[in-house]
Amino acid sequence: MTKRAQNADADIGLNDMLCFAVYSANHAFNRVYRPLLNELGLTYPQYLVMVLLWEADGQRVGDLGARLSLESNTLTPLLKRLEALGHIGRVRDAADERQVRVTLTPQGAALREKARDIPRCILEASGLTLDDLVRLKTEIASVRDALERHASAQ
Amino acid sequence: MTKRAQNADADIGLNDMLCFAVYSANHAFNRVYRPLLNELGLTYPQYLVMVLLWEADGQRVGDLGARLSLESNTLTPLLKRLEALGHIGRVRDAADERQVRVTLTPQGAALREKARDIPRCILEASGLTLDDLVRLKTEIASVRDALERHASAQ
DNA sequence: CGTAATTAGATCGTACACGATGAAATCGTG
DNA sequence: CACGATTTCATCGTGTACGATCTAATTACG
Repeated sequence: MTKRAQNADADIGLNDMLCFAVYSANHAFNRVYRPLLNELGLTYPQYLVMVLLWEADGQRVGDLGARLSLESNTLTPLLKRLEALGHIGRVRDAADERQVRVTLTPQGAALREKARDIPRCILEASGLTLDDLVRLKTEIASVRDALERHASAQ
Repeated sequence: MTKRAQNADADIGLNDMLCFAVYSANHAFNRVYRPLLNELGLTYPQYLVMVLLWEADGQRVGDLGARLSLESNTLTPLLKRLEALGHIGRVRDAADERQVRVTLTPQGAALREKARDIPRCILEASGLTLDDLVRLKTEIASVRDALERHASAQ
């Protein structure tokens, strides 16, 4: 508020912007996750894919993309890296050769145990109660859905 | 909750994660901003830098980085692109040659007019009232600050 | 004063993210 | 059955992010 004096008109500043709060919170989450995920040898987007596969194994590239709002241009290289690390396999579906099924290797399934206490670490780092975290998550997801509806309607 | 049945144990899924709500909301903001910023020929991070310079011209690279939580490895190439576009100038400070001052060109200052109604478009797309947006922004910024305190304390 | 430590940016390599495009498989309709 | 449209994934180019390292300028202190 000291610096805003230089700014004679009514435009909003960076700290007034919801998008910047989200952008910088996303960066902050990454910085908290990084040391935890380094233990597993995963990046944050790779971890999200593993979480999805731990939920349900054998999903198609497109299924993963639908959940993450990512397309094959991002997912294909990421999945190839997870495959090179030995965590997943990628096989074309015999019934429809266009589709690629992503499956956990035993190593990828086992990694879940090492990741088990990450959510607790994150909850602790956030300084929130579990109830507040759930409430905030729901609010943010609701705004995200509104933005996505607006974006797909042009 | 239908698919969770496949998942016999108590691990959390993607939709339970606050970090994913933030991650995907950030993507959704980008998708809403993209067509608006295409009109200006800016990317979203470039727009954030311009917002900072419209707040206060002549900041150092490090000042911008402190506000955005970015370092010179990210900012230097980004600023060079803004310079190539003719929106800013980058000059070494005569009093301390280590520092680089970033200043708006007349063209960069004028771009502010074309950006003026972006915040209103975003507010509309979010589906929130201004009061709810401010409240949510404050909550998210508070979590971000808690995460950053946790990250810098290792 | 002189040199070690610190600071500010820049550079490099790796990994997302995404628009645009390509290629192969499948589907739909005549 | 045939052929154009659609679906699915892959590829390419550009632009963030970020750890690690480098260089030059300044500061600190003996």
